[in-house]
Amino acid sequence: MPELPEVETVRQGLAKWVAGRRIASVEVRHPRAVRRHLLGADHFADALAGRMVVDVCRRGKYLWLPLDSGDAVLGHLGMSGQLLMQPATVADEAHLRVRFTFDDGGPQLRFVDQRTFGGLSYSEGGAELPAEIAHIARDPMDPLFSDAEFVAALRRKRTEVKRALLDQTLISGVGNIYADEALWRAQLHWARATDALTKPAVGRLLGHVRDVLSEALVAGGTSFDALYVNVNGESGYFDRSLNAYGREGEPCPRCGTPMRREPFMNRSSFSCPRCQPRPRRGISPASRSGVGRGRPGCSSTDDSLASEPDNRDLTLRGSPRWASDR
DNA sequence: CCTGCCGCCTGCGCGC
DNA sequence: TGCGCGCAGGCGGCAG
Repeated sequence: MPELPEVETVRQGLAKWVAGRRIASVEVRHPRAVRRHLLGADHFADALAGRMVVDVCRRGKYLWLPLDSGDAVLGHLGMSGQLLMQPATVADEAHLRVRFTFDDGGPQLRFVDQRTFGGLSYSEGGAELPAEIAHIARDPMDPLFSDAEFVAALRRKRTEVKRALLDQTLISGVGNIYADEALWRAQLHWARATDALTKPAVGRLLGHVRDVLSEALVAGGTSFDALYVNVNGESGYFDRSLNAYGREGEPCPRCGTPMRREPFMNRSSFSCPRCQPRPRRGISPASRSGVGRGRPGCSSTDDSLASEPDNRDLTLRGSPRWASDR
């Protein structure tokens, strides 16, 4: 399940391998992989042939490849998507969906996706920020992310706190795993009402979200200079550092109480019954407040994690804000 | 306008 | 041994 750390790891690896290369041809092996592209697979392939990839950018869990035409290839990994660099001599993967070849004859870019929840599309004029994802909020690592705005927006919501963390229009990049981890660190139950949380409590939660994401990013980045850019979230290096997710019945690392698993949105939420007590009251019924306005923005992460030829220790390069922030 | 639920997919592991 | 079923889950669409 690629969330921000996994997608960012892929972005860094990809940028190093495809930026500045010209696409020779694109082969769509499975139409569902480009279902978001309404003009069809043929148009998708034709529009990309001859274009040069300028960079690789990310917004939340979306990636896009700005092209020299001012357009972009927009992609989402879904749950099982991978973007792999492979020499042409390597046999096709079982779930290869789209293949990009380059005019330099170097490694191919392959979109591989078992469950096909992910996909690619062609975004006209989307080099700066594809219109399709303009509604996605910035992520908490983004220098332009506003803590105060997030705190206010979350507290305006009439919902459960975990739903808010997963709401990509409020804060992007957080999925089920890191939401549970941040809530565990903040000692908040997932069903806590957003409008009943104090500003300091939301601020602390945000700090934990940031910590968890940055720690996982460091762990996921350990091998990103390999040719094979693995994106399968399940095989991440951060697994052993999880305190809550997937640990039903195991002792809470903080107090030793067996962790519980509860149904949540047709999936699961993991928490500690003692550290994260269930809220007494649920979501307040009705009462309306002001509107929230999303505003447009530019590309989020093309600078702070610039990839360099040899950067195993990405934690220290360019001293990203979150490395020293707490 | 806002919230919450559904459906999309496929592989894996479990129970019978 | 084989089969069916539950589960994993991000996100767009839509109902209420």
